[in-house]
Amino acid sequence: MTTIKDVARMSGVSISTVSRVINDSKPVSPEVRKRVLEVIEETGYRPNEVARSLVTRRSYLIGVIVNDLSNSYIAEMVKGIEEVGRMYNYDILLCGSYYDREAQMNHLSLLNRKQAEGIILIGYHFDDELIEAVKKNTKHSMYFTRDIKNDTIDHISINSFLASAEMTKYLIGEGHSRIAFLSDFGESSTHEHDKIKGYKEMLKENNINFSKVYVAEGRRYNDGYAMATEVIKDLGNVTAVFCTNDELAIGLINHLFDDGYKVPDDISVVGYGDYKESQHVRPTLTTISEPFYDVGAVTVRTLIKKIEGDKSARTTIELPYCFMERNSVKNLN
Amino acid sequence: MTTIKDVARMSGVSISTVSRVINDSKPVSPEVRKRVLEVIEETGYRPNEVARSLVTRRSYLIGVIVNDLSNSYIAEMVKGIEEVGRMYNYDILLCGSYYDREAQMNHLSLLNRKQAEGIILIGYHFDDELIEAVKKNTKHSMYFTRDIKNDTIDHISINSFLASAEMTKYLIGEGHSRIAFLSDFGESSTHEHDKIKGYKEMLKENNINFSKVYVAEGRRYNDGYAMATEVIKDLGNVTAVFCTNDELAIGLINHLFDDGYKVPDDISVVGYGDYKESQHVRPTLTTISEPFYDVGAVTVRTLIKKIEGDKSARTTIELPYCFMERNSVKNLN
DNA sequence: TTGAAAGCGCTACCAA
DNA sequence: TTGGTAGCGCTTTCAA
Repeated sequence: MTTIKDVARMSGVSISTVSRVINDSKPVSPEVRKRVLEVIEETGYRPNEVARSLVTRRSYLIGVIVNDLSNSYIAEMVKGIEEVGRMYNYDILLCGSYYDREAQMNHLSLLNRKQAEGIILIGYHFDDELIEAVKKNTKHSMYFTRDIKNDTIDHISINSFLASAEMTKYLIGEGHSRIAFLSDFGESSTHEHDKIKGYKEMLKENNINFSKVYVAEGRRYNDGYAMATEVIKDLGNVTAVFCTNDELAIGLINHLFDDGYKVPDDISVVGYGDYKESQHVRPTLTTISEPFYDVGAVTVRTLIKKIEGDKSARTTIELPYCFMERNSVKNLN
Repeated sequence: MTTIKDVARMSGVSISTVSRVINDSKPVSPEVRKRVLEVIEETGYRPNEVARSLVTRRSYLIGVIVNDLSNSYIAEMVKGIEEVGRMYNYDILLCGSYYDREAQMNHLSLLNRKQAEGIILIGYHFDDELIEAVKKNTKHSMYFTRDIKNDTIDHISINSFLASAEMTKYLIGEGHSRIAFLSDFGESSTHEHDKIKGYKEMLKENNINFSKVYVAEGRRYNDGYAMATEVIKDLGNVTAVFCTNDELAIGLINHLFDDGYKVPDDISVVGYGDYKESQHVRPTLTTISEPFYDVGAVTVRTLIKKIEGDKSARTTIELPYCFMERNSVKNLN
């Protein structure tokens, strides 16, 4: 590996001068600059960023701790983070923790030792202990979550209360008055709590007494599939099911289909999240789209502002959702 | 930030000794060790990995250059890379290049300057120029591709010729003799070429004269959806369509469904890739599963072996595929 | 405009 | 078992 020393020697100048031409930090005479540049070209010299980091105390490294990269919405966020981070010359060190607290702690420690300048946490829920550790060890951090019981850390989120209310309102507008909500784990998280609240309040606002919350075993396709047996029992009594996420909705629709029921003729189903699949199911799924790429982009942008000392950077941000009308709802009017 | 110097001063020993207890590199008397450890605990001292890297000349950094992180199979590979890499104490620096050659070159240069110890390229196709640059600038690299016209770089792949032949054989076994192949861009890539070859050779082997290759505009859902008009014209003449990827297959199936045709009753459809959606379509899609998590895991494992000087590490690896029989094929026997 | 030299935080060698 | 010290590759004063 060629070093700055080699370049200096070969071009007959001091390493200070070489440093100056590399960084354009101080005036260098044209002839000297030219000579140095030639040597750099010849040797293929590239400055060692590790050494540079050591002296400048800057790593341009942003750590991303993520629970599960195989969720497509998380991958989309990471994409936003990576792309925008790179625009500002920051690199992304990816850490997958798979819901393991110990792993999260290890990653945090590692990122600190690697001199990461900021940390982004992505996930529905992280442990308070972790959040405390992040606040304590890291200068700058951002947190994407739906479970905001902890307002002491800067975060970005989407207003799921409003989104849920809007979806419910749409269903009512289509003439539905017997609407059920299919939840993943009940009201165990703030996020889910907000959605159910949005659903119930909109019902109340429209003087609808009927409400019903199904609670599935989990949040995956299979859980939705399994819940269909419950839904089928209520057929006729319930005319629409609002699922807390698209995967659940697709599982439900498929089971309904497999048992010979038709969506939306026999029952309407809507989802939340606008997963890619939602356009591919039959019927296509009416849902709420959340701008995950943008969430990632805004998150990293904000973090970088903080890193670079912008005091005006907003620290809690709410991004808008988008209502996607497709074909899984029957108009009862 | 506490440094090794501070710890040394506060515990009344030399920095050499502190270094020894941190790294367990040389014997230290129990009392001294205890004292140092206490100071470390108190101060929350964490060794600066940047400084460490500079002197040890090791970064434990693996760069991953990936075209598009939003492909779920790529995300799955990255997951495998990350998880296994971490087991061996390596970190992953993620670089998304979105098919932009200049970006790829920049990433490569950056990774070199950051002293990355190895590089993994993931994508269907990378430019020869890039591959040359990787070989020239980087000590160790691995390349995941289907388009292996360049055998001079270590790579990992999956034998799509065999996979395609097996799928064709299965169709024949189910009594189909008028089987079409739905390709994405025709034989433009080695990968696609291999698949079509597998399809045709298996046909020939079974003395079937009929063969037909549809070429779609691209490889996405919409392209498959659009191709359905062609397929519908051939209904009756063609009894099964082998799609080069699941997304195409799902698009095709959906259009067929939208036009009132039934799969597999009116026509059988199979895919390739085992995308997550393939279990959610109706009918569920018979396809070929490729072990992307494993691909990532094996890739990074091999790279690390090379980094750590294991001469016996195999440099070109072929991973097995897996045939997934589901419900999109009608038995004609 | 240039060079010499200090020092970033650490490891590893040599002596004691 | 310990401490002193050179040096990793670079940036950045300070003087010239």
